[in-house]
Amino acid sequence: MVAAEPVDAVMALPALPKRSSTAEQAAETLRRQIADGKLPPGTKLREEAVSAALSISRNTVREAFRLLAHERLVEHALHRGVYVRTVAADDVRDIYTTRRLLQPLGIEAALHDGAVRDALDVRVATATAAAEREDWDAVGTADIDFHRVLVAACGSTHITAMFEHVLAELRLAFLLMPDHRNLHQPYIEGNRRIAALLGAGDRAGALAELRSYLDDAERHVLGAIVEAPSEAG
Amino acid sequence: MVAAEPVDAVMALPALPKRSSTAEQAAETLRRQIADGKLPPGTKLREEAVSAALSISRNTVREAFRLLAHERLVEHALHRGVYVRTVAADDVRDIYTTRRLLQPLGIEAALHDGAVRDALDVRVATATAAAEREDWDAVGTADIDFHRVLVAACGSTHITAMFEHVLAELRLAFLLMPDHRNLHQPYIEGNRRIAALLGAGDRAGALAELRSYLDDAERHVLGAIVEAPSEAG
DNA sequence: CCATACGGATCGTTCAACAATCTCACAAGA
DNA sequence: TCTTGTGAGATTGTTGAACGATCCGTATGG
Repeated sequence: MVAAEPVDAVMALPALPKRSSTAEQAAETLRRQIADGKLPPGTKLREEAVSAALSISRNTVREAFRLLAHERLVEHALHRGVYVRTVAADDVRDIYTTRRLLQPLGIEAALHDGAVRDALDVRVATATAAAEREDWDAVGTADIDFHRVLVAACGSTHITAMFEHVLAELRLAFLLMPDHRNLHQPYIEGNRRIAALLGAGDRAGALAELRSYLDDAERHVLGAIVEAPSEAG
Repeated sequence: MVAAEPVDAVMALPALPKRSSTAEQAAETLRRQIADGKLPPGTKLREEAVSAALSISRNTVREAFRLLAHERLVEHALHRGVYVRTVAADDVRDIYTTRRLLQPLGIEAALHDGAVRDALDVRVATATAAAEREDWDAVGTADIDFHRVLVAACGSTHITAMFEHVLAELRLAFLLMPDHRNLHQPYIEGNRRIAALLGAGDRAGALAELRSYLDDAERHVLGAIVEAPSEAG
């Protein structure tokens, strides 16, 4: 019945041109604009305006909005439009509650997996180098990446995907902070200590250091957010 | 500028009618049909057909599809349509990997929270009563609910929401099993033991029992799924 | 037997229109 | 002054038709 499959040699097409719908491209564009702070939290996205700006139809804009809404990057209010999400203090607390639960699982995994520990070391080195040349964007990326790797070490695609959303939400919170450029700089040292303790096989130490990192960061973000809500009301 | 706020006494409106778009209602309809097995895994959902069946426009159907696709209840293949998702063995393994990581966190929370333990006891009682009268649907609901409550005890909205998706995916897997009616019956006893151990404050025992439950369930589902894939390759 | 070309079916996207709902300013009333 | 309608204008929600793009199965040719 089933003949031996030819197993085409051509496996990795270098760059399959545009394997994504217009709506997905539009969503990606908006996603980037939001991440870059060009569309600050609270901004209203009018269908007509976006439609014109991206030269796509209003229907396609709506599909893009659905995608972003499910990522919780924007909020969709029926008949009232979509707004770039503004994360509140409660949201931040939720984020750190989640991280305090999730990341210890990553610590556990890292203790059993040298490759993960190596990957963490790389992130620390990258962050250090970036700080050296005062590239704060890169510092932030490396800091976040450190924790992304840690959670991914659990080996659960669901948890990894969910954590990605958590980090996206956290990035939104960072946008609200006045000094979000060098926000991460103080935390490089914390990451380095965690990595070192993991290397030494010190579970309790690593967990304690992680806890300290998260508590500090939460305080930091909360402090900056409550004093600068998008608009007093 | 900002006068003392009156703080209206009217806080809890009993039930604001039904604020949901047509697309969301359509999604809900399809969601239910899928959960009930009326749209078995692998079924192709043609836009035109759904549009006609629900008497809504094709554009609105597409919005509904986007919603379901993000819940991973359906798969959207560009230019090829949407299909009711077929979960594979790997997906099932992913689900149980996730549960083995997540649910111990719930055990920990339950040990510190009597209300959670009570809620778990209620689920066990409900499942037992349902089994008594051979209402296997109710047994399944109570079984799943037991674990939902356990995870919700963590107090993380992100984790709770994510686990909801995991359970939805698991329900899809159940649909593929030949005997999914009384599937849960063997596990009532396991839940009862977990609840009892929690009541006794036996952390290690509860964790071991949970682990045993998950390992058994995974074997069970995997065994039933591999022998009945939607269509042989 | 394999490759290619064709045609129908379905999806992706656009457009224009209308209905439903919200927002806001303004007027009426307590 | 504060609250409560009221209406116009703006924006969203939904529809239906249209057309190009893409996929799939079949027929055709080597």
